[in-house]
Amino acid sequence: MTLEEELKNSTPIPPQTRAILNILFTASWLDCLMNRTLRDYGLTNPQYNILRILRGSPQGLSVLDIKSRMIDRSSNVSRLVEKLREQELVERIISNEDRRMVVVSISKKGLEMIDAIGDQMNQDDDKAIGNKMTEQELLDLSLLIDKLRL
Amino acid sequence: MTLEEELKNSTPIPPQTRAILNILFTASWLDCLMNRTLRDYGLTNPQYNILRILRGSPQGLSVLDIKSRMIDRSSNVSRLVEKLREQELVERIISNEDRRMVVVSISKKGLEMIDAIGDQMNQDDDKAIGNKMTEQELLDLSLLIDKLRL
DNA sequence: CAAAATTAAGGATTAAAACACTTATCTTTG
DNA sequence: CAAAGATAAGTGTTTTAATCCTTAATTTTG
Repeated sequence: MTLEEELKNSTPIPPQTRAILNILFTASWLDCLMNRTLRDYGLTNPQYNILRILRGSPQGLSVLDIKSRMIDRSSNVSRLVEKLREQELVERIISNEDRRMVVVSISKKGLEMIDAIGDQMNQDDDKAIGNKMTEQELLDLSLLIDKLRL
Repeated sequence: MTLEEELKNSTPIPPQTRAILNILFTASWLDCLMNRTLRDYGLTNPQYNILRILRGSPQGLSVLDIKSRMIDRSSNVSRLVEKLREQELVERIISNEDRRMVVVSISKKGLEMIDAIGDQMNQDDDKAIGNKMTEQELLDLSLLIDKLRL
């Protein structure tokens, strides 16, 4: 944890800047933790993100829909989807109604993988933060972040 | 804001997973906002991060020191520093005590630039979150995130 | 209905990150 | 003190991301 050191060295930081830095630091830290798990499954974080999104919409989503829901609005969803398709984790079907559109949906294999990853992540999360915070604190945290962003 | 949509579609999410997703989403959103400002100054986010770190230690820091304080522990600090040096925003001095070591320090030009950017960022922050949260809420938020990470 | 505008997806090119490896210097120890 | 090991920085190579552009299909409108 080096945020503290930096904060010590810097000029005084207004509360909102401090909150922002803290979020950025923590996100990077979490990202790193997740990557460690994802590596075992041969997935990158954005690829996992897409699988998670697709699990939430088993009927499938267009590329634009996926993009709009991604954590990082990566502009190469097409390429990421192609990578997932190569591993047979998703399926691509050209829409009948609008032939420009591609409907991407998660495969059985993809579902199994993401469930396995999800279990592991939950365990990791528990190990990393489980006993540090109460459920109520976690909810409070989410509410405060919502307030920041919305 | 699309986190909400995704949350609607997904299976029920435990509070800690929800907090984590929220942090990741929000960090990405902030990153995007910052990039918009940084682009005007010809800096990337990691480059700005380094300048901010160096401002906090005007006596200079070694490359490893910089790396250890960065938000994203980028492995190519050398290259980022070189980019900053090309723009004359930092100076590189080989240490006398240990000639393996390079002491990087922010230049006058770099200081001026980062102060200008900082002002702009503060304004941006105010616009983006200023009236949404009280100072106390921002502090609470920081404390809760600290609790998560430490 | 045809031309213009819009939209969806994918591709090309450039920039940056990840990862392992190299070089130079310093420290340890036999 | 010389060889072996450790450490700081930097380099090379392969992936990955960002930005802009192209193609194909659809919708709008004159």
